[in-house]
Parts: sequence; structure tokens; C-alpha cells
Amino acid sequence: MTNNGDTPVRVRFAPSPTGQLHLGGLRTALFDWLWARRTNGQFILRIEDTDRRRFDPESLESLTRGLKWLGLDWDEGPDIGGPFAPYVQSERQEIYREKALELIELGHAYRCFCTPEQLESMRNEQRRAGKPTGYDRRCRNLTDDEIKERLDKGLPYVIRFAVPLEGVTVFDDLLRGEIAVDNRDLRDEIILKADGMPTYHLAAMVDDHLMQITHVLRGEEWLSTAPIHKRIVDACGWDMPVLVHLPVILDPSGKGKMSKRKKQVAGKEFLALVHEFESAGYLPDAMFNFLTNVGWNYDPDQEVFSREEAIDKFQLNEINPSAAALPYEKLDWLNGLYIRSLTPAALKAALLPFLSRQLGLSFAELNAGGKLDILIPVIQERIKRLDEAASWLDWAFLDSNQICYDNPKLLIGRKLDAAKSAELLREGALLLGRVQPFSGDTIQEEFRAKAEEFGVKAGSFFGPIRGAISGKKVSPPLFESIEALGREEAVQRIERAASILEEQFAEVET
RNA sequence: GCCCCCAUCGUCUAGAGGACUAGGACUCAGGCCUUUCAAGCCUGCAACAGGGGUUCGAAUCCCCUUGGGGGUACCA
Repeated sequence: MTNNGDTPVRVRFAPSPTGQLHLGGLRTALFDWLWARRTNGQFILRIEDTDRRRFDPESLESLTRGLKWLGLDWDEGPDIGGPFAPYVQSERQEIYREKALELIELGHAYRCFCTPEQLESMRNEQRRAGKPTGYDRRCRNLTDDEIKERLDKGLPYVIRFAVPLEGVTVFDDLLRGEIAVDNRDLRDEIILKADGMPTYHLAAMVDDHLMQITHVLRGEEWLSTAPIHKRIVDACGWDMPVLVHLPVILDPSGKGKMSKRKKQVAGKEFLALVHEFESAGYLPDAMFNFLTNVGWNYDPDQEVFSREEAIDKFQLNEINPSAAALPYEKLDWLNGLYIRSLTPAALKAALLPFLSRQLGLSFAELNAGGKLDILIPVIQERIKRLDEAASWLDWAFLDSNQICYDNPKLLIGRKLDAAKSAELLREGALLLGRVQPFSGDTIQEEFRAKAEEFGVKAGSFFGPIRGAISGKKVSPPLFESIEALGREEAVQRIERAASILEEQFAEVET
């Protein structure tokens, strides 16, 4: 218990393959992984697929992909095996069945022949009477003869765990301390279903024991069933692993557990699934950093840290037991920070798939002319997510006649009129046609000199040029943009813009 | 309804009886810088849910209230 990281632990992430991995699950896995790495222990992946109805074959891929994306590698698992294989519960069915039968022998469990319909009407009655719902244990005291009779008739049955009717059950939670629950509030939970599959209550306890798990990290939603788990483990004569119930992650609204379901909060859609964060262009390192600081705190005065630093400092018992909403704005800020820390080459590599997908261009097309090599370094400090790059760069991959100059404001400089702006555009085109060398620095020098010559502010001159080059009010820095475009294309765009502007004010004047 | 858990700025958090005029970060506001937008730097706004105790002393310990969350399935 008093493990500060000196004793190797065995922890497991045990998701059930019922859908896409979401951030809450990933965070649990992250803390598992952190603790395993911190203690030089093992991180185990176990698949809890005991619910055949909810099984989703695609979720397995989502699970492993999500873990790998964040950089969480496991030491034992379905794909790589290990000393306690198999790591898929549906392949361990016999083990649970035997244990359930054994518990019956020991008097800790019993067969229940109640049908789902019977149970449903029982619950309805309980609700109507304003009583707590829960199995009324009508099969708990069946005589041997009664049981035999039903068995002979081939009636389907489940196996329920028989909790003590009186007294209290006490267990420990690492973050909350000792928790005592009155046994009268406990239910005779099903441990083996009619289809022969175990429920979580049995399967997880059996596997945690067999796989020698030392610390169980799981969501807080399991806290209320922990007494049952304690009872089952006791009945089996085993030791309870250290229980660590992680606080749930709340909706951004702070109301309710974050779900996989898309919800709108304050009119904005927020991300919840791991693959959504990936395709929005959050960097794994940033996400790792971010997630580590929700529910745990690396250092009150240091927001940014590496994986190694986190491993070095991580302490299970420092986890904050209160539920938290994800600070999405902080994620954006952090991700921007990580993007800025990338080398241009690394950023380009990360960006290529996004640009390709969003702009509909091949890598080769994107690389042509070396535009990205000039432009990426200058948009680096302007994007917080990888998926924002496309709108910063799209203009550079358009033909000059595809640029839209419909908005006259785009081409008119601050405190200038249309005529003057058009004149400046012509001058700019002329200048670009002859400037040597054609580099951002020299272009800038010439343009500044020209602005002075005309007695206009640099910004007033650059505005129309920016509009002509990019078709946008807001664009990457002008002179790198011009350089990236190349002399011919740049001149063409400015001339076309000038013509359009001239037409427009000619119309107005006549 | 019943059971369990939780409670510091809007959000993520630091704080484990005196070092707290409650610290950091994000967001927001203002300023500087500036070719747009960013980035960067500086400044500012902003919290111990309420009430009782315990103590010389409480954000820190106890109780109650309130609020929030979780559970209440042949789901995990």
C-alpha cells in the first residue's frame, strides 16, 4: 500500500469492446500506464467482452489504436500474449464457470431461475411501493429438491452471489480511504449469466487475482459495486488489490459524465472520442501532457512537461478524487505550444495528411514548388490544431483566376480610396516583376521604400497586396507568401486584382 | 426514492492547522510589439458553497445543510 514507486506493480486497462474509445477510458489507461512505468511494473491490456449483445468488432481496433496514438504500450495483452494468457475474457469462460460453481458449493452463491420478465415486474412493484429496487432473493432459499426439479426441467438460470444479510462491508479506496457499507444495501448480484458468460463482478475479480493485479484503476462509476467485489474476493479467499477509483470526467458544461454521445454545450460541439482528437489535429504529446494534468497535477508551477518527467513524478495517491470537466481551451493552448516546439520538418510531416485530405491534393502536389517549406514555418505560430493549417494555406494552391476579389474592402488599403489602391497594386506588380533576388526580405525592403515614396503607411500598402495575393483579409505574413507563390503567379494575381478594382470604381464613377 | 462519492477563481489546479493580503495555468479584458492574424512580453478581473463546532489559530479537522456527481440491469 505504501508504494511510492519502489515496488513494481501490475496494473491493467480492461475496457469492454462496445464502441469507440473515449477520453475517459484513455485517461484511465494513461494513469495505469504512468503507474506501471513509474514503478517499473507491468501494464496489461485485457478485453472484457462478456456482453455478447453489445459487442462491437470494430471497437477493438479503436482501443488499440487509441492507446498507441497516445504512446501507451502494454506489456501483456491479447495481441502479444503473456504469462497469463488469454487476455480476452470470452476465451476464459470455463474459468469463471468453475469459480461460480465453486462458490455455490461454498454457500456463497446460488442458482436463480427468475426470468427477466419476473424481475422486471418485481422492480416495477418495488418502484410503485416507493421502495429501493433490487432482487428480492426469492431463489436464495430454494430447497435441493426445488432446484433439482427446475434443473431437470431444463429451466435457464443465472448464478447470483449471496451477500451477507447483516453487518457491514468495509473496503479501502486509495484516494478516499476506508468506506463502509451496510450489507442491507447490497444486492445478490448476478455473477454468471444465463448464457454462461460471467458478469463483470465475477470475471474482473477472477482475472485480477489470476493475473496478479496489484492495483485496480477504474472509473468512479464502479465505486458503488466495490463492496460486492470485496465480498466476492473474500469468498474466494483472495486478497483485494488496491482499489483506485478515478474521478469521472464531466461534460464541459460540468453537468453529467462525459459520454460518447455527441452533445452540444453552449451551442458548440465538443470532442469526446479519441479518434476525434486525433483527426482534429491534436498532437499525442500535447494530449498526453494535457490528460496527465486532469485529475493529477505534475507541478503547480509547471504546466508543460515531458513523458519522462511525468513518469518520474507520478504518484497514484496524489490523484484528486473529485470529478473534473476537461478544460478544452487549455488543450488548444497546449497543443499550440507543442506545435510551435516542432521542427518545421516535423510539422510538415504532421501536416501533410491533413492538407492532403482537406485540400484534396496529393503529397506531391503539395510539395511542388517548395511552397510549404516557406509557408509552414510562418503559420507554425498561428495554428493550434493541425486541421487549421488548410485554411491558412489554401490560397497558395489555387490558380490565380480562382481567387475571389468580390469584396472591394479586400483590395482597398486603410485610409485609401479605390483609385489609389489600384494604383498601388499596379506599382506593386511592377516592383515584383523586377525585384532581385525574389526573396521575402528584399521584397519587403522594396515595398517599404515604395510605401514611403508614395507617402502611405506600410500597412495601407500591404493590405491590398495581401488581398490580391491570398484573397483574404487575414493571411500568413505577406512577403513569405509572395515568395512562396513565385514571381509570375504573384504578379499575375496583383494585376488581376488591380484590373478588377479599376473596373469597380470606374462603374461607381460613371 | 434509496445507497455511495465529491466540494478552492468560469475551467484545470496548488494548498495535507499558523509561511494565505489563498499561488499557478487556461479563458477573458487592457497595454506593448506589429504588414493582417498570431506568437511573445507586461498588467488586470476572478475562488476557499453556507452554517455550526474543535483550536490560541481553519481553505485545511468534525457535524449539519446545500450543491454536484455516480450507482440502483442476465451493461461494463
